[in-house]
Amino acid sequence: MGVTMQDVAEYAGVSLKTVSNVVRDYEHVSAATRERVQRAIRELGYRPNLMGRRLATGRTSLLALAFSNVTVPYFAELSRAVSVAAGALGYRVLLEETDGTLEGERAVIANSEAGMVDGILFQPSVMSSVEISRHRGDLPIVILGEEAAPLPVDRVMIDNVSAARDATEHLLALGRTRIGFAGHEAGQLSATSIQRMMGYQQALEERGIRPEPSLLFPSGEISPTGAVQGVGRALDAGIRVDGLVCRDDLAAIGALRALNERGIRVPEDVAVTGWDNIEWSRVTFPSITTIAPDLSGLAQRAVKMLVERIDGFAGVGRHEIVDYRLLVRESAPSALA
Amino acid sequence: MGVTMQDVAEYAGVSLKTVSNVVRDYEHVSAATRERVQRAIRELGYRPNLMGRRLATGRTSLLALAFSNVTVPYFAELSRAVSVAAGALGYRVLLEETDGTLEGERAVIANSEAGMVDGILFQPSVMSSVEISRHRGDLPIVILGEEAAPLPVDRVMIDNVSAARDATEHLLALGRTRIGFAGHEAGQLSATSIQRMMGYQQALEERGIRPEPSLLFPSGEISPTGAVQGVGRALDAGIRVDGLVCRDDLAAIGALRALNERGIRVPEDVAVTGWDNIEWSRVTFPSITTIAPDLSGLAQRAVKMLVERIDGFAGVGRHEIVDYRLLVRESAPSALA
DNA sequence: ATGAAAGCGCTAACAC
DNA sequence: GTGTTAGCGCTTTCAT
Repeated sequence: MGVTMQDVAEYAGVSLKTVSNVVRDYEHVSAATRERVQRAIRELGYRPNLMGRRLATGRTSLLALAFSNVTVPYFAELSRAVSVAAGALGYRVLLEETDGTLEGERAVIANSEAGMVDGILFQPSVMSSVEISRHRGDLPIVILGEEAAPLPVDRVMIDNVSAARDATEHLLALGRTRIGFAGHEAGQLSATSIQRMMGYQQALEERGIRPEPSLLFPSGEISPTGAVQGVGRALDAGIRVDGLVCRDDLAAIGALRALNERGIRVPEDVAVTGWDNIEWSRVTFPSITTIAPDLSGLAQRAVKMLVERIDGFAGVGRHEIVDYRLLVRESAPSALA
Repeated sequence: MGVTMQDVAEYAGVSLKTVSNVVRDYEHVSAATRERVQRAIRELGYRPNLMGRRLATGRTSLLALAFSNVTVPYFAELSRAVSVAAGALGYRVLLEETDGTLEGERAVIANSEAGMVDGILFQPSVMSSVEISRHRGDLPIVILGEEAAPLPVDRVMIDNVSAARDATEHLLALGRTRIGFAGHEAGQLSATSIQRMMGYQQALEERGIRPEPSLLFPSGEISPTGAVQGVGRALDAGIRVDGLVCRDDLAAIGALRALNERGIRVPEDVAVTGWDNIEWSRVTFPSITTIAPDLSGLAQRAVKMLVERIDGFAGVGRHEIVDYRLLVRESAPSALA
């Protein structure tokens, strides 16, 4: 089929090994030989065959990035950040969608066929730490986010409690006192929701405000639509707030719609904060004040740790915290116009 | 390192070939042997090594899907549809982002390393048909979308002219007469923009309305923000419309914001249509009336054609058209409330 | 139905 | 600095 390294070697009148050396940029090759080989490569249109190399080295230069679903804007943006970070270290990224189901996550972790990727960046949704920590030991793994946190495994996240406190304090500083929390799961809470809710609660209590359970507006489904309904239902029941901390930007967008539908003004009547700083949060009307995690920092740390594992590092699990900022926009400005 | 097929063979007391037969579900294996081999596989924890198989077969079971950027919602949704369609045929999908640049697209087409993927689904942004048709003949390719259309290459798209006409006619049926077009490129128009604009123009002319160039609102950049500015500028210049056909949902979202900012009501004052039916278009306020391409149909056809090429089909380029629907929502309802 | 042997295209000791 | 020689783990004729 294609031109092989052997063909190039014969054409250039050198050995296989020399061609291999040239292709892999090995330094100890005389300039003349290198030039000759390169001409042969050009003239024959030779392209190295990935599979041969991979079989020989046992490396694929591929990293898996596993999360529920690329159509979730945060994950799409994460995926870009990771691709860039991985590219800088010579790796490419293979997306694995789990659909947020246990089976999906198990399939990813089980990794039934060996050698597809060199390692995996995994943002779990439902799988327990215990189960994750029992994954096949031969596949290096780094956990993204705050869900399951097996101690022996590397992990990168932002400080969710602290960020939620910042968002809540921002609303308090605006003079809001009846502040709700929206967008968490109606049933079993995710670790993400729990931590953000804890930060929300802490900020309120520090100001002497007792958090009211009636101001928690869960979403039937974690999506903008879920929040439209969750927040809408509460509003229709006559519950009133003057501030709303949303679990994520998608929930904030849903909340915005629910409020708009009922003629409630944002931020005048209700100030709203989101979380993730997805592109979309900049273009809503009003634009959304949000927690902006340092995505590229997160991606870089995660990829770096994973590559270290791939390269043989076998130390104890490292848990890294990356930065975030509160991005003040129209839905909860610094001071009301 | 890992357990090899040879290990399984020895453990089960059969030959390598027999194990291979069992692993690949070859039919002519006695039930007893098969059972024995499967037990060996289970007890040894054997997992087939992809690389060995790939080197031997020359197949990777990987398809590349190339487009500008996953954070564009349409592409994220396309990517899901393609993953599903490919999975049904035993393939996995590797995303290739081109950033919408010529270099990015060239890198994808050049495919400098052989054997990474078996074929490629490519949605070009800037590359010309001529250049695409000169791509390496040994990599099967299917083009997505309406940009470049080299005759010898398979392609799947929707009928953009007809869909744009439908959207425009919908606004006309609402009694709108000063209908603008928004969100196309300020400089060089993409084929996408051209076709959609042609459909818009045709619909107007069929109703005896002469399209006015002043009602074309280009975006500096193809993004919601670009449309916020493009539409905003026109409105500030005093230009008024009662309907707006947007090149895509992102532009419609930007237009919505530009109109909202100026207190112009949608749909009462201006009815708006989008394009793509991205998830987001359902949750804006008002939600967006949009052209909904049959994404899964598109993905299925595209993957099917690509796999046929991979399996050796060498006929002339096939150009397939898939369905779309006009989804009527709040931004341009059927009849005004 | 099963086994033996020859590669697939490349890398990596180890010589020279 | 360059060549020789083994594999990497699997599939695939071809025998049996």
